[in-house]
Amino acid sequence: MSKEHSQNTENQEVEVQDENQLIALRREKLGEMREAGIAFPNDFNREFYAADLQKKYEEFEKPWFNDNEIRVSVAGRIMLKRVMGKASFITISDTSGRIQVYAQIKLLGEEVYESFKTWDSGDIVGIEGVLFRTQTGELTVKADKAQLLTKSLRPLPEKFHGLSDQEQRYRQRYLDLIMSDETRDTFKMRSKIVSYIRRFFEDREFMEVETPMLQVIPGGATARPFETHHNALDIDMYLRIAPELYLKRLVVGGFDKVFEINRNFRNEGLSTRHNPEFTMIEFYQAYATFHDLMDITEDLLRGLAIDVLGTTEVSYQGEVFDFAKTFDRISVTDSILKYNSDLNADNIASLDAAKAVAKNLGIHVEEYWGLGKIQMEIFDETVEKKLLNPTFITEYPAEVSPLARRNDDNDFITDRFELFIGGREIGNGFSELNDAEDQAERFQKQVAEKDAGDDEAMHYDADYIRALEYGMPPTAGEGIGIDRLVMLLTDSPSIRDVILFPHMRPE
RNA sequence: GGGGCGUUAGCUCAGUCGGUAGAGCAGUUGACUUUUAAUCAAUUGGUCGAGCGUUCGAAUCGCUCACGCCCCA
Repeated sequence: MSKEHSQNTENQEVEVQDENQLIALRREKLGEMREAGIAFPNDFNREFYAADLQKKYEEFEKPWFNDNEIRVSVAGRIMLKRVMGKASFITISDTSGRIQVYAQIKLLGEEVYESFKTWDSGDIVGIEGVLFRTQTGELTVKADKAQLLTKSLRPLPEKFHGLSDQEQRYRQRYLDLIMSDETRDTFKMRSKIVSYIRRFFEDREFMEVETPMLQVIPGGATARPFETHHNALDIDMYLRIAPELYLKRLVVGGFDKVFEINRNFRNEGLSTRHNPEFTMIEFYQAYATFHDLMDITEDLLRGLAIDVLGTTEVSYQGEVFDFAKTFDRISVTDSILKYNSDLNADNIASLDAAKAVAKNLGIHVEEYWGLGKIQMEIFDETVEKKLLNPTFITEYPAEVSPLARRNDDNDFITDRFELFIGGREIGNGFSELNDAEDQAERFQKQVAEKDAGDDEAMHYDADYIRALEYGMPPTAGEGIGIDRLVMLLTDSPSIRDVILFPHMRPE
C-alpha cells in the first residue's frame, strides 16, 4: 500500500479516536467561555512566584497573617482540586513550585465561585488575594479574584502516580514536565551546569565562538555523519560531528583561547548513552599542553560539583565518585595490564601478539587495523567499564589520534588523554598536532582507511592543512560531553533523561 | 543485528485453568465553608497495540508486525 495514502487516512482516524468523553466535555466548557467573552485573556498581572512566597513568609506563623494583610497575585496550573461545597482549595503550580489557593463563595461571589467549581485540573488560572495560614499551617492565598486564563482540553495523568510510561514521558516531555518535579529539577540542573561551565571559561578569558554546523567536509572526529544537500549550491553537506578543525583555525587566526558549547551530530545507533545529537564543549588554549588541560579539567569538575551539588561526592546509580581526590593518570597500556592480570607487556607490544589477545577476547579484528587500534579495542573491552573514579587515560596511540601531537620520546603515541568517570568516557583532550606536514600524512592515512572500508575514517581537509601551514602556535584542546556529565551529576541512568526531546522512532 | 520484558479506560494498574472487562485516580451528579492524594454516596467511560491463526469460544494460546524499556554485539 502507498505510504502517503495510508498516512492521510490514518491521521484523520487518529484525531477522531483521540477524542473522548473527557476532552469533549472540556471542549464544551471552552465553547461556553468563547460565548461569554474572551476565552483566552492576556491581561492578568502575575506578581509573585509560588516558591518566592513560600520562602519569604516561611517564618511567619498563623496569627501574624491576621495582623498583616499581604496582597498577592499568583498564576499557574491547577494540579489538585478539593471542593467542599461553599469553599474550595486548589493547588496551583508555576515555574517555581506550588502554592495553595482557598476559594470561598463569600469572597468571590456566587457567579465566579460557581464557574470556579467547573474548572478542571490542568487549567491555568490567575488568582488575587491575601495570604494566610490554614489550620495545618500551609501558606495559602485567600482568593478574592479568580480568573481562568487558559482552558486545558486534555486531562492530566493521575495526580498521585503521575506519568510513569517512559515512552510518553520522552515523546510528550511537556506532560512529563507538568507532572514530575524530578524531571523539572534535572533540566534546571542541566541549565545550571552549562551556565557554570560557560562562566568557568569566561572567567579564564576564553572567548565563546560559533563555528559551522553545516560542513562540506565533516571533520574533527571519527564518526559517521548525517548527510544533507544544499540546493542553491548544489553540493552535499554534512551535519558536523565535531567543531574541532574550525576552532583550531581560529587559534591559527590568533584567538588564543576559544570555546564552543553546542550540538554535534553522529549518525549512529541510539542507546542509554547515545543520542544522535548531543552537546559538547570544546575548548582550545594556545601555549598550553595536555597536562595543563588535565589540571583545568579537574578544577572544572570539582568546582562544578560543588556549585551544583554542594559536595565533591557524586552519587551515581548507587556508586559514589569523589571529585575531591586527585584524578588518577595512567597510560593506555598500563591500564590494560592493570585490569588484565593474565597479560604481560609483550602481549600488547607487537601486532601479532595483540591480535592474538584481541581474538581471544572475541574482538573482530579488521585486516587494516594496526597495533594502536587493536590496543584500543582491548582497552574498550576490558578496561573502560572499570574506570569508576575519575581517571585520565594517557598515551593514546597515534594511529587512533589523527589530530593529536606526537609524543617527543615515543612517536607511536600522542600527547593525548581521555577522562573516564563511572566507566564512561567524559572527555578527550590533547596537545594539538600543529605540524602541517605530519597532519597531511595522517589525513592521507585516514583516507586510505576509508578506502579500506572504514566509513568512520576522516576526510582529507585541504583548507585545514593550509591553515596549519600558516602556523598554529603550540596549543592544547579538549572536548567534554555535556550530556554524560549531566547524567552523572543528576544521577540519571539514561541520556534520554537529560535531553529534553530525545530522538525516538516516529509514532 | 541478537535476547528478555512490556503494550488492557484519560492516567496508574489488576485480570485465576481460554468462557466475552475490573479497581483506584480523573470525569459526571449530589452532600459538605480550613482541605492536604480531602471525604461520603451514586454513576459514565473499553476496537484489551495491529494483523493472521488455533478453538464452539481468545485480553489470555501460537505466529507475524509495530512501538517502547533493559541487556548484549
